[in-house]
Amino acid sequence: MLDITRSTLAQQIARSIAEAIVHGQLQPGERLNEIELGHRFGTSRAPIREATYILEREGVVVRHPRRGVFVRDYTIKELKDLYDATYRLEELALTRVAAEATDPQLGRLHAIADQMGHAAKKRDIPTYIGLVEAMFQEVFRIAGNEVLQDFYAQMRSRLKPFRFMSLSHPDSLSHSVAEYQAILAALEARDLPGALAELRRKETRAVTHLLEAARERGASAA
Amino acid sequence: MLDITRSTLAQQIARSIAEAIVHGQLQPGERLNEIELGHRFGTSRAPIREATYILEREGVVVRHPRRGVFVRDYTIKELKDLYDATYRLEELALTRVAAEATDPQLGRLHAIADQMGHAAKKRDIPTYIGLVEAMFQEVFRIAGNEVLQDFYAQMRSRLKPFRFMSLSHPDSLSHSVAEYQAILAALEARDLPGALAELRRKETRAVTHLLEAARERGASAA
DNA sequence: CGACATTCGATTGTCGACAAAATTTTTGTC
DNA sequence: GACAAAAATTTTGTCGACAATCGAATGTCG
Repeated sequence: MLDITRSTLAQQIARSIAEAIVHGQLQPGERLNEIELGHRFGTSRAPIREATYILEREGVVVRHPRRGVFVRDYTIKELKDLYDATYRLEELALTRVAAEATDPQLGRLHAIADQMGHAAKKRDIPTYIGLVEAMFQEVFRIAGNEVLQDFYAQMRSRLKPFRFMSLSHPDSLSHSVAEYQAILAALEARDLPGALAELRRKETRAVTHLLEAARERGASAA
Repeated sequence: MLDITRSTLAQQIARSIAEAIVHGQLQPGERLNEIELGHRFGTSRAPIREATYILEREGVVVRHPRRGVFVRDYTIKELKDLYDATYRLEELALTRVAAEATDPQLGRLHAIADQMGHAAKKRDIPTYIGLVEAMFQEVFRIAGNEVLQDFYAQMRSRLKPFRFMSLSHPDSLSHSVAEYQAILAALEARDLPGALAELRRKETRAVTHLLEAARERGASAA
C-alpha cells in the first residue's frame, strides 16, 4: 500500500538536507540553524522544523532540546557499533536466504550482481552504489521480515555519509564486486557457512578500511 | 552524557499520549486529531504536532501525509515480524553475554532475577514489568553495542501495547520467571547453546500466546 | 589574572491565523 | 432509491510573531 501522495514541503526539505549531509556540505557535528535553512529554502521555520524530525527519525541527525539539532557525529566506538549491527543483520538475512530462497529469487540477486560487475568496470560509482542498495533490499525482502528490513535501511542511511570514504581507494570497487560475488556463489550452492565466512571477510576489510579513514579525517575522539 | 534539560512541552505530551496508547485509551488504528488533542492538553497545535513526530520515531504511531497520524495497528504478520526481530536481537546479545560477561556483571543479572521472583510471588505486575526491562537493559549493556541496544529498546516500546495481553493468563507470571531463570542459569554455566535453547522455548511460547490473544482481540487481518 | 555573576544577542519553543487538502455532506439527476 | 457531482466542513500544512531559553561576551570582585 504505497502512499502516492505528493510529498509535503517538509519531506522535500528533509531529502534535500540529507543529500547535503551525504555530500559533505553539512559536516558531522554541525548545527542546523532553522532560520538560516528557512531562508535558504524560502520557507518559514515550520517545515524546516518538521524536516529535522524526519531526519532525526532516520538517525542522521540528533536533537538536543532547546539547543538545536546537529548532524550526527560518530565516535570511533559508535561507528564500530554501527558496522557491527549492520553486519549482524546481514548475517540474519543471509541465513534465511540460504535456507528459504527460491531459484528465481536467487536469479534476481545474480542479475543485480552482474550489473554491479558492469558498473564497476565502467567505474560508474553512483550506479554501483545504487545496485548495492538494490541488492540488499532484495536480500531482506527474501528474508521476509519487514521490521529487520526497516532497521537495516536505517543503518545504511546512517552510514551513507561515510560511504564515499569506503570507495575512495582505487581498487576497492573491483574488490567489492568480488566480495559480493563470492557471497552470492556460496548462497547459490546453499552453503550457508561459506556465505557467512565470506561476509565476515568483507566485514573485517570494510571496518579496518573505514576506521583508518575515519581516524585520518578525525571523527570525534573515541 | 545524559541530557538533564527540563523536558519540552512536546516531549511531555508525547509521553502522555504514549501512556494513553499503552493503557488502551487510544485504540490501534485510531486517528490522533491535532486540534482535539490541543484542547485536551490546553496547548496550540505546534507541540502536539511535534509530539506526533516523537511518537512516530518511537514507532508507536504512523503518519500518512496530509491525512493524519494514526495509532499503529499491526497485522498478524507484522506482529510476528516484530517478535521475530526482538528475539533475534536477544540472541545476539545473549551470545555476547555468554562469551564476555564478567562475574560481577552476571551477578547483577542474578540480582535482578531474584527481585523478579519476589515480585512474581506478590503478583506485583508493574514492578515485574519494570524488572524485565531492567534485565534486558543490563543484558544489552553487557553486550556492549549501543546501536543494537537502541533498536531493541524501540522494539520493546512498540510491543508495550500488547504486553498486558501476555501477562493476562494467571500462571504466566511464574512461567515467565522460570524462563528467565533457566536462561540465566545457562549463562552462568557459560552454556551458550543451552541459553539459546531456553530463549527459543520462551519465544515459541510467547508468540503462540500473543498471537491467539491478538486473534481474539482481532488485530487487523493478516 | 582568574572565577563568577550579568547582560545581551541569537535561537529554539509555542502561539494563533490563514492556505491547501482531504473528507463528509448535500444536492441534483437518472 | 442509488449514484455522481458539487458544496461545505473538517483537518492538515505553512506562515509570521512573540515568549522562553541558551551561549557568548562583558563586567565585577576576589
